[in-house]
Amino acid sequence: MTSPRVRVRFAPSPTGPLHMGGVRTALYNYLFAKKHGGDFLIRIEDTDQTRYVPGAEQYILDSLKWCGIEPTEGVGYGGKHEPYRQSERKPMYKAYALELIEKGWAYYAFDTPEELDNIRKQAELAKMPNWQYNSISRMTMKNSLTLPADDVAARLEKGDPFVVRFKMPRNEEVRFQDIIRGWVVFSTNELDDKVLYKSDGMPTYHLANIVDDHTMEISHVIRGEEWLPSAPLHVMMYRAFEWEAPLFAHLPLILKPDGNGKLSKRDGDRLGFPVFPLQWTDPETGNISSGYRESGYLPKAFINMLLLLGWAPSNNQEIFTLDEMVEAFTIERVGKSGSKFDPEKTKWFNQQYMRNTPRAELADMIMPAVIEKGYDVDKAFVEGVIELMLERAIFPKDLLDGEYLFLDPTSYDTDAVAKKWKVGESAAILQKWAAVLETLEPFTVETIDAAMKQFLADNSLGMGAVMPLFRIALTGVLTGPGASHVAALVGKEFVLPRIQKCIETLG
RNA sequence: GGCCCGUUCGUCUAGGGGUUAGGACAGCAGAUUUUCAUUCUGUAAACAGGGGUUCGAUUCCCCUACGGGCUACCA
Repeated sequence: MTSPRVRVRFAPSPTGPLHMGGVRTALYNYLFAKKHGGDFLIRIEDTDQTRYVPGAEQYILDSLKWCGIEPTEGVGYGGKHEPYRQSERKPMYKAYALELIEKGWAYYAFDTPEELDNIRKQAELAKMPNWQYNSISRMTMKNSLTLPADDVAARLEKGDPFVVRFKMPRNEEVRFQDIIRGWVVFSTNELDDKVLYKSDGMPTYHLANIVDDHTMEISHVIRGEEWLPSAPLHVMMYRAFEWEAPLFAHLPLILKPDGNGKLSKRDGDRLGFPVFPLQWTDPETGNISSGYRESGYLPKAFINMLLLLGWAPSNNQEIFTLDEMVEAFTIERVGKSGSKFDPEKTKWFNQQYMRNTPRAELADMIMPAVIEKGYDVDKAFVEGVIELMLERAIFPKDLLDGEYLFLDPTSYDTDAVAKKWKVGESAAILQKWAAVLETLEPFTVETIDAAMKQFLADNSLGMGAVMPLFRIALTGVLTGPGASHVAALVGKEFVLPRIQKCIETLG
């Protein structure tokens, strides 16, 4: 038996922005496809017209692009199975629903949503909280199994609304081997007669999904754990169609950092971190949800963090290039239990990637902000700023924290002054130090440090007696990069005036 | 409620019938540093509980507890 070409798909619903759990699912699919030299397709499952959200599809495509995990086929990419949007595939599904009816695996049902609602409510009152349209109850409902054939024909002829339901057999065991979980077993008696084809002429997820996966030659279905309960239905449907089923892998969920439950849109705003890759503006309410991109996360850091949320290599490697991910990834090593998301570790990843990003690239990232702030500097200078600020930056914006690298300080931190500045005495020391700097050539970190050393020796002073003063004069604060580094970057022509101004101001 | 899935440091996890149960983030403590940050070193921290199987179980089996998912003409 030859193994078929690996073809996997990411099949989101355009009901809103894609959240990070979805991105992880896409990532795992992508890695699996790449690893096996296969195809990674994107299919849009927009069969529920009532939940359609404008812009969501584009958002999903943009997100994958930003993350660098682009499909090779599908919506926006084309391919031999076009169209890849289920709403555009609408005409083809009915025939499949009918095929199942002919084969005795499905039937027409004429019960209205209101009737079903009523039955469920009554069942609840009768302390049967879980009424199902199933192999037993279907015999008391209005469908082609209970109604006379001519009645059914008449209803169809008249154009009465109907749905097609799967005829789940009784007393059978459905089992399938999940790549992550091993054998999973269900009894068909627990399964209900799911609607496959809706009265609006659209298939439900279940029908469209199976038909599309089959016709698109999908070899592996890698999806979230929330689909595990419907997997047996899908397995039964493949059996009904007499199609070979793909292999399944159900991924564990991403859980909220605090408490329990799966990570939801609300958690982000509540806990102060993004749950979406890109910022999203709700077209209905205008509400804005923050995105990793806008928050200053690098896509590679984001992806790397996601990779390790539910998967781990056998060694202790944590930082992966995309190629390394492809090389190392195996579905078998995906964990079985849900993972709580840790925003702190995500920051750590970002910090690591910031440091590994070329200075010039970082400069390009922050240049717009530099210009916006009105700093009159060139890119070489900005790279110098980055050199000094990188080790204390988690996000690109942190690189611009030291305003004193661009502008003369306009005030002096009162705590710093109170602690280090002695009126009269300090000014005298600084004045002498300024005189040394004035003749210093060249004006570099090395020469400044050497001059400082000499200055301290000549005047029998300790480092702590001069450096803090120099720092206050240069920056106005006591924190930040080394004073000599700041001085060398800013340049002598600005350093000297800063010292004079400080002396005048503080006395 | 029913069905299904799960359970190793606070968190992400490695491991696997006999280990000092390893790493990372976060924490704490030191060292280096003019400061902040970095870096380095050290430290604390886990096999949910109970039964089996076994010479031996954290690892295999069962039960319980706990957590999660699903339970729509939504995906």
